[in-house]
Amino acid sequence: MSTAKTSEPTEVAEHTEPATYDVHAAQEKWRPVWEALDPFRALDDGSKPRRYALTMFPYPSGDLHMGHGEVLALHDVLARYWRLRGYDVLNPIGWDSFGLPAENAAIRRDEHPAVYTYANIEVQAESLRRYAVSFDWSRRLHTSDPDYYRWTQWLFLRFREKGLAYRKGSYVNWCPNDQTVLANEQVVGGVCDRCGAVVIKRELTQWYFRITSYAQRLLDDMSLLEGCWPERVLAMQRNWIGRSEGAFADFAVEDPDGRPREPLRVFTTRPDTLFGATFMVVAPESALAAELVSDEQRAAYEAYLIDTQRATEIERLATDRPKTGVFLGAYATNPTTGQRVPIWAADYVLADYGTGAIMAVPGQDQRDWDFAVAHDLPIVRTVQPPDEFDGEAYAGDGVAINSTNDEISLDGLGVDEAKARIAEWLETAALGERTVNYRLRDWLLSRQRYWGCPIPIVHCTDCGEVAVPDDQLPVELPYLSGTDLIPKGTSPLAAATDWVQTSCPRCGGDAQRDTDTMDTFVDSSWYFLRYCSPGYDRGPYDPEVVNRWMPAANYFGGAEHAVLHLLYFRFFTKVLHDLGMLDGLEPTESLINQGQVINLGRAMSKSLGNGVDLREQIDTYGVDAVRLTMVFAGPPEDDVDWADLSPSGSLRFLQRAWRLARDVTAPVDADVATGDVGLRRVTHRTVHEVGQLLESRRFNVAVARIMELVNAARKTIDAGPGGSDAAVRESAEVVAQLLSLVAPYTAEEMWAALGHQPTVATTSWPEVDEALLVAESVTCVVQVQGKVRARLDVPPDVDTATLEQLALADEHAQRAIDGRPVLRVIVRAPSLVNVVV
RNA sequence: GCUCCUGUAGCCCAAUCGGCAGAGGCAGACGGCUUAAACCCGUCACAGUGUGGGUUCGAUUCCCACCAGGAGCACCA
Repeated sequence: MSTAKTSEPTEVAEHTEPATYDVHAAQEKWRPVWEALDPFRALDDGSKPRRYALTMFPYPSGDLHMGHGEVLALHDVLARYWRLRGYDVLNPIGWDSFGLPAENAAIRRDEHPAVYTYANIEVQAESLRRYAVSFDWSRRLHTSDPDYYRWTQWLFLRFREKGLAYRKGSYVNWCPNDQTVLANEQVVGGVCDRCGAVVIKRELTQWYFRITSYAQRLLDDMSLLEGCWPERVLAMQRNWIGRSEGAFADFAVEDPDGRPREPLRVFTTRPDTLFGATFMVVAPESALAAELVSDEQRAAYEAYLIDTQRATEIERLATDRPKTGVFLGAYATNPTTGQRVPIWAADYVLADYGTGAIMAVPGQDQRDWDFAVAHDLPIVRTVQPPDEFDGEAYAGDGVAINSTNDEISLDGLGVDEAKARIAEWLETAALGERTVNYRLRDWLLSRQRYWGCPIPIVHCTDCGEVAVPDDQLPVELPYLSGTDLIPKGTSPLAAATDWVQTSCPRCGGDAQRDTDTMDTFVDSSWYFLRYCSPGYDRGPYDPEVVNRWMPAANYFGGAEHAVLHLLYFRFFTKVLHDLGMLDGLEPTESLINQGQVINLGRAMSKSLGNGVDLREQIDTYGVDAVRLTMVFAGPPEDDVDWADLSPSGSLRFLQRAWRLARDVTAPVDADVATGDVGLRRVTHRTVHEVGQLLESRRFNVAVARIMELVNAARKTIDAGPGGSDAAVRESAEVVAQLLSLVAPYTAEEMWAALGHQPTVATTSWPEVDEALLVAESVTCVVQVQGKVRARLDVPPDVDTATLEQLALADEHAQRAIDGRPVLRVIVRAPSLVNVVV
């Protein structure tokens, strides 16, 4: 055995083996091996601690792109790392396969949306397998499968039973291009998030989820995510939910003909300025406006309403546009001053925030100031601005003025005190109350499109809205294709008359099915739960199994979902918790938003012609080199510019690593203790550090450490013993294992070259010999006045006093001290001494 | 306009508790291998950390102001 250790193999190797391996052949070679071994299936048998690695599932539009390449590479490093660390890893994959692009493609190509959808899914699935993401394919799901959307419908019905899904008429966002309504979250800067068309408002009856009743909990439970989710996402959600504390105040109102009617309730965050409310404004499209308007003003109001509705969201959003409005001919009474104040309608007041009406306090609110100036309304300051203040409305802190009546005086109080005092007064006088308002609106979930989950409701002439009984789910989509799907402003489902006409589940009479489908964000709000027990048929998931895996240990995905999917799936999680179907309160422990892949400084786009194709990159450099490039590019949350990167450099490194394994001649059972200690130290330190780096998700630095190890091993080979040193074998094995997280094909090639059976992916994390982590000696820097003057080689455990003596005795240090008295010596053993003179 | 993040070598990025500014890579120069080139191997150079101040024995790191770039929000009463 000992004779086999010596030189004979190296010479043979040089002449017969190529200096590189064929990356593409390796891809062909290992895929079937892995598929046969099936090493990535989650066991869920309790033999190991469980860990759930979740990544946002793809939408099947065409093949995977560079963005997928990045997030999947990063995500897979974590999943594979946990597996080596001995966890039972759940790493599932599926498709978010309902949605508009498939429907639009179906119209273009005159076919059924499923054709496009499932063809793309197959293309992507093939690419994912080639990309060697360690998914458990046995759990694959598609949200457009009846087996899946049956349970989306089932969940909708449970929400409805709890009063969390309901229908109401309201002014809603309408995309004229996609011919469907949109949720608030899907309107960005006044345009459709998906197609960029300018959104308009229409009054329609639609389905909503009552997410607003979870506003406070969505806010409060962020404390559980603090430090584990990116601060940016939490900030955006906090901002979106938009909690504001204030009070309702009731203003007595008389009809145009002088009769008293129900008071006008407003929400304000500044109840302390109530004395300064000199007029009121209601949203023009609110029912309130139509009720209050006098006969003389009706024509003017109606003209204004039409103008408002014609205005697009973009125009309404422009901050500097003049404040328009119309007097309604009605008056309210300021409860503090008893003054009669006019009521106006103006489009700077929103119908769906607060009560749709405000008290206007021009002295302290710039918008009201602008309006007052434009329409010649009185302005009264109720907070004293500072002397140097030269603005118009004053919104800052200061003492109250002009705020006294027979019952109460706020004068002289600061804003906070005044707020508390007036709120008390409002409450005792039954004129209002303290309250909290949220910017968050209910989630509009119905869509007038075909390729989505049908809403399982039947409308009966006698019974009204009736839920489809659970045992009749799923309500499957009728077969429609091509021109049937052309948007007509109503749901395409309405045209499927045979499907629409049904009998009422309650009374058996004639009834019509609801013809809207659900927003696809509903589908994606619970898919991560379905993964846990994919075949389960007694509910959307098996709660017992789900509670074993949830919450997901990490969630990878793009930041563009910060207030969409990431808010919705938190909402679902909380509702399911309240339904007793889920233990946890939050869906994932940690979240990483990967950056975008850009090229030449800009987002890739067809019009700029700077697109990079993932498949082409893989064809050129191989899967491993592309994955490595993505992981090594920088911190995961940073944008990566493909033009700054070098997939060819990555490939070069992988070949170098592979050559290391090829050059190993020490036998599998060589006694590693006999190996080069210097290299062994590097090897063990690398394992230790890479472990720490991966725990803190610093993937790029971890790769750099692996590169260092390869360099160190190469140096050892070149320096003396060649590949026969047992330490070289040890380092090559460690490289193969660490590299298996990033470059699975290369790692497998190395593992085989080292004489091992596949697969390296299921080995266990190399054990670190603590003794080898301690350096033989360390360099101690000796500073004088903070400047480095000398370096000393000292034992790592040197004590403070000894080190101080050594440092002061050093001739370079003495020269720098130059005879001056030593005032202070700071010693940080073993690495630094600073002498202060 | 408001909020948040980021500024380190020609470029991408390290420096974990305030302690030697450089781990890794790209691009580059030189040398070796080669008939030659590519590949491969080796060696080398390049910044004092956006700017100005402060705290400290010591600041890339902490604090303040400013500049630049990026992201988010923007009539929410």
